[in-house]
Amino acid sequence: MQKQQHLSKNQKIVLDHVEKANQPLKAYSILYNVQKKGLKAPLQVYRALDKLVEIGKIHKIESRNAFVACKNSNCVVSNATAFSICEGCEKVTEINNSKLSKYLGNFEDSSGMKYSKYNLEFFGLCKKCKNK
Amino acid sequence: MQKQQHLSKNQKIVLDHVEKANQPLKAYSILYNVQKKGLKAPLQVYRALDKLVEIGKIHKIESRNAFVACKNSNCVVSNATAFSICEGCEKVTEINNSKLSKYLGNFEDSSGMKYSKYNLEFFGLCKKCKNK
DNA sequence: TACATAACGTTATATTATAACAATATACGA
DNA sequence: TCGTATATTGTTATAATATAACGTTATGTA
Ligand SMILES: [Zn+2]
Ligand SMILES: [Zn+2]
Ligand SMILES: [Zn+2]
Ligand SMILES: [Zn+2]
Repeated sequence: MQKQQHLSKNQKIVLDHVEKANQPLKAYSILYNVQKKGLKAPLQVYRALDKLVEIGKIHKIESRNAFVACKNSNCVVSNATAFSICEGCEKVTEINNSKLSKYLGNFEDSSGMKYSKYNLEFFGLCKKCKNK
Repeated sequence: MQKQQHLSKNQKIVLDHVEKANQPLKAYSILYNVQKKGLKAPLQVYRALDKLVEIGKIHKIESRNAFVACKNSNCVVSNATAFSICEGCEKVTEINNSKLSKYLGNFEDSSGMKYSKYNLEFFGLCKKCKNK
């Protein structure tokens, strides 16, 4: 079987909601907000999220336990993610920088281990928060 | 007041245990193992971990919710961490690569945001696991 | 149709982390 | 050495995040 072409009902509902948010959402906040659409239990949300993360439509912000829709239309590389996180207002932006992804994609350390995936999270203060 | 010079009792107990482990430990596994030393509640462990992370003696592996002792004797840069994680055996190694840290430490993206901290996690298969 | 795989629904439970409050200990300048 | 601010401790309860286990239903493909 090929890689999945279309999303299931629950997957669509969750992706829709996360895409509209424009910011990372917590799993239980998603759950609360899609209950009117019929998803009643945490597992229904987590299963949809798992699949959406797997196919790269959604990324998990590990340091925040939160989920955000991929903004890189060309993000075939769901296995190579980088984010900028403001510690003031918690604004999160996906970084789309080809130099960075090339550098990290080719990175090898002394162990000789070749990596198939990475996740990078930068922290700081956004412009707005810096000027407070 | 200066940056703290010496650790408190609970902090020492937790750091000791984590340093002996040579691998990331979960908070509740730490708790279980230091109960004989008098730490009875999760908060006692979490508080010690918080402080140890803050001063760079311990790092948190975000994708695993686990804690590992810093191996870079010179890790003044607890705000600049990079790890290699084997998805087969879960072996985690702290990466100490000056080129990488220089590259990431100076990284700026289009937003003009200057970062004060980053965490990078690489995933793959270690030599052992690749040959299975 | 038949079979394999993916998705679903549901209940219960495991795991990770923090709130809130009161008491002690420690550092350090006056 | 006293006063005071800060850090640390102890404790109970609870919040937040995530998965196990089970049986059913839908979907793709030969
Ligand atoms: Zn993306
Ligand atoms: Zn901000
Ligand atoms: Zn370190
Ligand atoms: Zn391995």
